[in-house]
Amino acid sequence: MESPDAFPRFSLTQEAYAAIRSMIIAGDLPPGSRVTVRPIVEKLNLSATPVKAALMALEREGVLESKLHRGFFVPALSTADLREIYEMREALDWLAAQLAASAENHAAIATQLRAKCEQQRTYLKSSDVDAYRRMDLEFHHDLWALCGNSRLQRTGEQLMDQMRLVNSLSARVPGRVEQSLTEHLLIVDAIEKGLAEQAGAAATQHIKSVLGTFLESVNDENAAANGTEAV
Amino acid sequence: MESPDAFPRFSLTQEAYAAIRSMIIAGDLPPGSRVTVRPIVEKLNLSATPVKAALMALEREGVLESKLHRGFFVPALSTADLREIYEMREALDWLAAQLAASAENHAAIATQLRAKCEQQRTYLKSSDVDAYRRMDLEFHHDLWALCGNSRLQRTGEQLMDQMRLVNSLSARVPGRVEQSLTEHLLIVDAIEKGLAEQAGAAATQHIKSVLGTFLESVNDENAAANGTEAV
DNA sequence: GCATCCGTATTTAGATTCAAAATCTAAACT
DNA sequence: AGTTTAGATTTTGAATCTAAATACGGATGC
Repeated sequence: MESPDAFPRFSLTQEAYAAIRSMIIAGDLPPGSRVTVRPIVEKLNLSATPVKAALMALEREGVLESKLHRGFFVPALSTADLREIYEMREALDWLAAQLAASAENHAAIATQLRAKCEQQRTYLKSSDVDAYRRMDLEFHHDLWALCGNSRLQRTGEQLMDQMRLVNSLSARVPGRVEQSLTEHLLIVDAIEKGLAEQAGAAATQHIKSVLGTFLESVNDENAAANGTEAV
Repeated sequence: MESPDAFPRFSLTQEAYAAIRSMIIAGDLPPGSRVTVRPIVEKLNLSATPVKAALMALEREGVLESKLHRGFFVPALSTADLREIYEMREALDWLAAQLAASAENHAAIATQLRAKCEQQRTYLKSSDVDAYRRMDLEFHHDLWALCGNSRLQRTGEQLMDQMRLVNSLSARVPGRVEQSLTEHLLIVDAIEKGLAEQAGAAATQHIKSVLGTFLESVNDENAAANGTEAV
């Protein structure tokens, strides 16, 4: 109709993958809900084959679960899953900060990261919490992209996608944002000076701090609720 | 033929996945070689659909590469890839050792790991280098499985599979094996005592040491060859 | 009134078919 | 003889089709 589909520069599977992934991590599909093929086929004007391939890919990425002969479901993450994800992020940021500090262009990396922190500071002053959160994610995104290890980057993005399944992740804890920005700057300083050990320590400290405040907020919300249920 | 295929307890895709994966990591297919579907279909007595699904899964695992309209290939890892893999293993073992030392059952974990080290010592005395290597891999395998983070375990196994693509990984450096065993025992000691920091430090030291000797051996073998070519 | 059983409908898993893209072969031209 | 190009073959990527398994719903018996 309006799009003549000039050239299939990318495979239809990749197209379906991107569309379905954005639908899931945007929160359109609530956790636990069933993801079936036919509605997606009709919505995206594609055939079933690439859609199914994309669903299988997303299952391997951790943003979908498949049960034999029952289909795909959006996983409901437990607090144990959250703990695992944050632990992995701690290891990844620990390594990424060390690699960035040890790189020959560590000064340039620090400059780019510092720019992200500056944007964070701007949004913080205008109290735009959503934009601040985006910049926070982009900070780690950039750190993974610039540290020079593509496998670390891929793993980090997968964990980020899994984390986005938790819609209550907003983490609008009041005094938390300023502390997060301060911790980011500690990492950047160490990278700028080329101090690998110090950069790694600052990164792990940051993630530990984020996890701690998050678990506190969860405990506050459902104080007497079941401990390992979906959040 | 002789097997009537009693019950499809597992999906045909999983069956094809396991078969193809073992073929690849066993080294039957040399790096750079093309992996086509029809021979696999005939060899495994399956249809094309589950075989292709398995190939796509293996691509996401990192043991296959796919080029649009050109098929799947066994990747030829460069020294840069090896560096990335070892860096990731360093971060993973660092975290796994810390988690194991911090677990409430850290003593039991240490016992199981120490048993693997004892088997290593046995094979070392009988100069069975192949068996020693297997135990070395199983040591890290167990550490990842016992540390209590399933995502860490999955990522570690994927990296292990990628590493197996390098057939020259044998790493039959003479005095290296004793050193490796000593370093393993340092990790186990720290876990047994519940010293997280010390366990993480021992783990990173171990991986750094392994990577160092490996790079030395590579440099020795092809001294004047191109530096970032496949190994 | 409730539980169980059976039939139907939906949905996935797998098989087969179709078409487009790429590689390979070989002939023709320079 | 070397290069280029045209055709044939192979192989992937996608679509359609069939079968199996599960979930749902109503009817029937207790």
